[in-house]
Amino acid sequence: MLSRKTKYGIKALIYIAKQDKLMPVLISEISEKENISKKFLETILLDLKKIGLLGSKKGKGGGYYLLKDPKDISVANIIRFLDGPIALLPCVSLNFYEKCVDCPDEEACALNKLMIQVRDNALNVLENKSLADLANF
Amino acid sequence: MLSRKTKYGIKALIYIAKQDKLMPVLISEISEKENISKKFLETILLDLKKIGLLGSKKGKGGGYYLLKDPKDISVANIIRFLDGPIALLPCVSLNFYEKCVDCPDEEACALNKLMIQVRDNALNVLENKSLADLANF
DNA sequence: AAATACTCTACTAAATCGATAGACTAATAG
DNA sequence: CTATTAGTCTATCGATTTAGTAGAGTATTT
Repeated sequence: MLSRKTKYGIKALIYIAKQDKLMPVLISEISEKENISKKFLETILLDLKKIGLLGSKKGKGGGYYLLKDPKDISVANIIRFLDGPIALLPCVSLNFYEKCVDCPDEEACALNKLMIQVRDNALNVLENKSLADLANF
Repeated sequence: MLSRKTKYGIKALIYIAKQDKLMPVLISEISEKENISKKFLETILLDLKKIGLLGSKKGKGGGYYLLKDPKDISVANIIRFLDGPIALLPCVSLNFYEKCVDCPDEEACALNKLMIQVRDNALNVLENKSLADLANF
């Protein structure tokens, strides 16, 4: 399952992407409209800023805004940034690969093969869905 | 990601399914061959027994054995029993459905639609893969 | 009665999750 | 230059989950 942090992060990004004005969006506005604790959302948006997806402006007229074209932000990448691996096993993760401690030979592991399939099916959906797709829904 | 408990559980089941003799399999044997802490494995096999997948016998010649035909045990169900939901969001889980606290209208939720797709792709693989498939690999 | 092997109770250290509190800093309006 | 607005930083928190471990108990077989 995705953490709430990740779910909230994606929803916030969608909310910001939906704005057609060029004005930055307030944390408090997203918090109210999307029913997300404001304090919690602050930390999430800060993370998204560190990652380079969002920029921010302080003071009146401030808020958060996208730094990239929504078409160029895949859901897969948002999940990876906020939640970590999409794969179900570390030995099968493309971006967070780790050898399984108990498994001497990945080639001979039935579970490895199966989980590669699951991963590829998930990525097929998540890599090809952009923030723009979700915002125009 | 799957918990180690789940990964170990599946591996243990595969190990038992591979045995063609009718003899029960020792915890200690599985533990050694699959590099799983014996004590930890004990609790996992006990869970699998509670669920009705395994039976056990005490004393000499004892051990664990399958109660069902490996063909009738899907990986999806093992994961559900040991790990919980396969879906990435509670509002999209078939077996562990819960309404998302923040989401007033699932029909209007872009994330909901997307995660249904991810779930269905995962299930497509996991429901159709049985213990027998994995053991004969 | 001894040996074997699963079972049960209980406990643990460490990490993660989902926040919350409060002081601080930057930007703008007037 | 000061008040207001709004993001930032530090830090702490309780609850839950994870991945075990210890050790006594019970059933079965020889």
